[in-house]
Amino acid sequence: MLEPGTLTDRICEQLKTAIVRGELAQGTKLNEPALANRYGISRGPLREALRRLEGLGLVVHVPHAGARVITLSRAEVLQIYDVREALEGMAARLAAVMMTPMEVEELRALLAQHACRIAAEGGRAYFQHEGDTDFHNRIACASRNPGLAQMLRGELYHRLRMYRYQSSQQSSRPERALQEHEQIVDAIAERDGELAETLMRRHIQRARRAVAEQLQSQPDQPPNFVAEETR
Amino acid sequence: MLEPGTLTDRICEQLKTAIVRGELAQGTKLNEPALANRYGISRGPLREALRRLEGLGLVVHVPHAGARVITLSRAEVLQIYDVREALEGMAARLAAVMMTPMEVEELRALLAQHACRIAAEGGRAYFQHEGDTDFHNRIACASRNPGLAQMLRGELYHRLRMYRYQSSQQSSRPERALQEHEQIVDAIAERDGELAETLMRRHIQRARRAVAEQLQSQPDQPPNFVAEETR
DNA sequence: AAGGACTTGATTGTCGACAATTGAAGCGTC
DNA sequence: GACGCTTCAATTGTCGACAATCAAGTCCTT
Repeated sequence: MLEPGTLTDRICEQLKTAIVRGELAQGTKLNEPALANRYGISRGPLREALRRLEGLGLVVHVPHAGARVITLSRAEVLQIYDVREALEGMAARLAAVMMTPMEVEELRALLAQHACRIAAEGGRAYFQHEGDTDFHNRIACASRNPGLAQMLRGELYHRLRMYRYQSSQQSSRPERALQEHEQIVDAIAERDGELAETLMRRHIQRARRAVAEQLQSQPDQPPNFVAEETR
Repeated sequence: MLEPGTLTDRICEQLKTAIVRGELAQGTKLNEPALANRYGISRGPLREALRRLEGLGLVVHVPHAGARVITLSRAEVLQIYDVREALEGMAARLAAVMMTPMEVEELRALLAQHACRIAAEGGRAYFQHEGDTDFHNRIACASRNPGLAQMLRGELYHRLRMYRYQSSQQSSRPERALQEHEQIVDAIAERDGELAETLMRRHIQRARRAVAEQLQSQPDQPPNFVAEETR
């Protein structure tokens, strides 16, 4: 395994995927010597990686008590959607003004690709989610607001991905979502920022509602549940 | 100087205020040995503090090249307002639903206090800014969405404070702002989330416009200007 | 036997030194 | 005189060890 970049970067990435995938379960105490040993590095880079993950909101850190993987309660998952609604709505509005014609075309091509996949394989969850994040990511970038894009791709994205992965939430309604995506692109193509924002917000509101319904039927861990065990 | 908390915390705080105040000018290269020496600590805690500041968006870090204080271009300052508009609008909408009657009363009391100060001293910039952030902060907390509140109080707040401090931007229009604040509280008191969001967004749009006008008349540093010197 | 203070173990926080990479100064060559 | 290469200093990245803090278990006291 060759090393691209510094140790802190690699460990951060590995821990990130481990947390998202649930290999490091929610609430897990992150023991520094144990983790450093496990990944074959020293505690220095590990601590810096943990600090970075703390900034991403994937880990909480209490002085003299160590770091723990966050625990996403039902309420917190829904709260993420509220923030997304606000930020992605604004992103769509800005994108309607800033996006180049070529980017609009590329976005249309992307959606056409999604349509093929959905038709072919009935919208398998994996492709659907990847495609969905791809779509939203492009709009975030097209807003030409790096801070906004970074918030969506950083804090929000990883936490949401963590929930999706672990609840194996399959995006019901892929056709519906695709249709909403197309409407959003249409609004952007017509440079109607107001409409693009409205459509995007409704799009995320519907997704939030779908998640809320699924959460309704699932048991929830206690509000501030903390798990033990490191490996 | 007794120590509340860990070294990393203290250094992080000191660096934060130094950056906001411009004592560490924008684009300054942050030399680790020099800084550690200056604050009388080792490089370990310093590096962790830098990583935390990186998460707050006050510092950029390039591998093998060190960390630098960010440089806020005009465009970036305005972009912060766009993000604020989206997030604080959502915060106001949520606050309208979640805020307790007592909190509404406290908010009203706060605004009454502001009114007195403005009448008495003509709205001195310092008090005005402190009061303004206090108002917005309370609404962020009242949204009962910790992630949302943290974004506003973290990344956005510090960067904006940095600009305000260094441009010695005096909030023109304190009376107008106060009036807008009162309208927002009224909407919240009537539990009209829709209206509260609209008013908050307009409020921030106006602030953004005022900043844009002031920026128009000021010279701007080159887009990716980088300054040397550490102390 | 129950409660509390003490001790002990483990974990985090901090430090100084070594290794690796970068950027620039100095030299030689064309 | 200008360009490219080599060498060197400085800075960042990494490591292992020591000190401080916290939590749990034990022992003593009442």
